[in-house]
Amino acid sequence: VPTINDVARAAGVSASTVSYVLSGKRPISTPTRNRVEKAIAELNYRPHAGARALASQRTNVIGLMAPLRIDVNVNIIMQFVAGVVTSARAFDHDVLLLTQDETTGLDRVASGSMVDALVVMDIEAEDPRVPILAALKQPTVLIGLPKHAQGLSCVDLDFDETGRLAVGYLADQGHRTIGFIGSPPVVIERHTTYAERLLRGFNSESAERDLRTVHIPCESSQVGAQIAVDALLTAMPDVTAVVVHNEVALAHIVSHLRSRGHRTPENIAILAICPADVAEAQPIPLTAIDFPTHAIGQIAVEMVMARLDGDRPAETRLLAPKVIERGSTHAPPGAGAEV
Amino acid sequence: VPTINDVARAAGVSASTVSYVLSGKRPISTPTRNRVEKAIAELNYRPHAGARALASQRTNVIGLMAPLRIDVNVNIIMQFVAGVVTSARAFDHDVLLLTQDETTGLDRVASGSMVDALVVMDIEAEDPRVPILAALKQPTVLIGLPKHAQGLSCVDLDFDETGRLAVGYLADQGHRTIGFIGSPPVVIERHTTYAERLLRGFNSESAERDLRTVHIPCESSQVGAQIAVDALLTAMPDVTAVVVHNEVALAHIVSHLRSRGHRTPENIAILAICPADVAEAQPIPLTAIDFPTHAIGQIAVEMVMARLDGDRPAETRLLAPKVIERGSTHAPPGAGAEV
DNA sequence: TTGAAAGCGCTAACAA
DNA sequence: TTGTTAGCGCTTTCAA
Repeated sequence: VPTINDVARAAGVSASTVSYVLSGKRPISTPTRNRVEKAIAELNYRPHAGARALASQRTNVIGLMAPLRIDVNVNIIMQFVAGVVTSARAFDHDVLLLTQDETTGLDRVASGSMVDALVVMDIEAEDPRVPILAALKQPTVLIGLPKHAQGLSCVDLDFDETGRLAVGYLADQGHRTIGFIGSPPVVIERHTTYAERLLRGFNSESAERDLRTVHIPCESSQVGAQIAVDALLTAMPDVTAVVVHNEVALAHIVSHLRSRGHRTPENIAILAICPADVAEAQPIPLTAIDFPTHAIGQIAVEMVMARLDGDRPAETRLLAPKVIERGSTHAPPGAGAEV
Repeated sequence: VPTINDVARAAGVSASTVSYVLSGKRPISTPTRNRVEKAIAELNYRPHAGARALASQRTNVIGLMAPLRIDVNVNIIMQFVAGVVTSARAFDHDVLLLTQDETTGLDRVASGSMVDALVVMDIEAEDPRVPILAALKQPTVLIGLPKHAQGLSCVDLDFDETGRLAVGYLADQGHRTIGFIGSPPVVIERHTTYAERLLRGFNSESAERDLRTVHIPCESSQVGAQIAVDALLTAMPDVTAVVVHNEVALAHIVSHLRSRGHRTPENIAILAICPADVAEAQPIPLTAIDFPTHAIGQIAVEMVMARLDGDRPAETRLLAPKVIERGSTHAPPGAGAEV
């Protein structure tokens, strides 16, 4: 394996010149640069990551802690991860993958200087990782919102506003009785705050507009979907619109509603909260508030990179929700749309 | 951040002694070891990964190249990844995540000495990454089977045998007309070899037993499942058993079969090929040939580790398929089971 | 059973 | 515009 000295010798320059050609940290004359680049190409030289990290205090690696359990939302997680990885590459960084259950991993990779920065997914209200992260020298960004950010950056969809928007959108169409089929009970119990924020927004807007609503948690399975739909129709037989925030159950909810005699969009409006590709892949394309998972992953990396070389202050970014119409919400039967 | 010298000073020993306490590569007297360990704990010392890599030629990181596209089987991928990550940790290694589409990433991380070894998923018959990997100094294991392994290790379920086992199992129950609903056309076109191997095994066993069979590719969606079921029932109205190898479509296939009047297991036997948790999560638990994704991920890591410190020869390991009964296959109506 | 010292391959301050 | 050189923090040979 060739070293920087081999390259320097081949190009007839010093090692530092090669280093500076690579880093661009000082001007190099064109002929010199050409000779160096030629030598690099010919020797197929690649700097030794460890040596570079040792000398520069930079690893060009970021750590990503992702939940690899199967229990929730594999699709969503993958999209976050994909967003993080591609974005990291755009900043010339690689990604070291840590699993959620290995809390000590944070300290290991950070204290061992394996990573320049950390992105942590699936944050709970009182997440025990937050204080650990706050104590590290590496900048961190949380995907999700803990109760106390303790000086860490956060990024997420604005779920509070999403709940309000969902209700407002349907109410503006004339719906007065709205169901909300949400996350599995276990997610709510874990206090992953998005579920709480979403419900809060949903409830406050419903209250302001004086609507009748009902919230049904839903297991992420076909059976769970059926149970939830049945529960919804029992609790609110005259429901005309339903907001669904459960990507796995979504398809089953739609088809079970239909088998119970509620067709979308004629008899019942469905407004999903999910990534665009999920909404589009349904048998009936669904109007949805976009959950921009890939974008959130990207932004997380951008935030952490900005702090890395700018040392800018931490910040929390909540992305504004947006409805994308796909025709699954009409005015309720017998009511004129108000919009 | 404390260095090894800080620890050495605090413990009243030399740096090399600290190093040897950490690595266990030479005997240390108990009192010395205690003093060193105390100093490490008090200073909260963690060796600098880059420095260690530079000096030892070992990074304690393995590279994992995984497909992060959404098009196929997110669930399966996650299980592989989880298996790899947990197993890597058991060998005191971390995992650097590379995406499938970044072929140059292999060379980057390998030549840059960022990883000790590589695990590559989703291998195609003529995979362009295979020659690249074969040229690296790091050991590699492929999850999947290319046409020419070129000296690389491979691990996978024995899909050939799986196809044979599926047919044999159903035939032994008395089924003579068997449908096979498989992967999406795109997977087959990509020549991801498992689909081909599975079909080959399925066909050869069917031919030997003189059965009537039909193979229907199936898109991974609800609509795809319906189309496939309809196609199957049209092509073979008297079908009594169906083998399904498509985790995403599985639930929809079962429920569409039922809505077409074929209940499982009374009227139609279903034998899935999928991970155990998928088979169990169906509305009706499905008898299935287990796809041991987590285990394959683990074994991949074990193989690569064995080569790393043993320099043992490359090998191909094909895991024997096994049926796990869950009651979704009965003898066909009007036939006595032959087993 | 332990220590001294020579690198590992690179970066960046300092000098020219 | 380029070169010289002193580390970065660790491992491991050699010596005691």
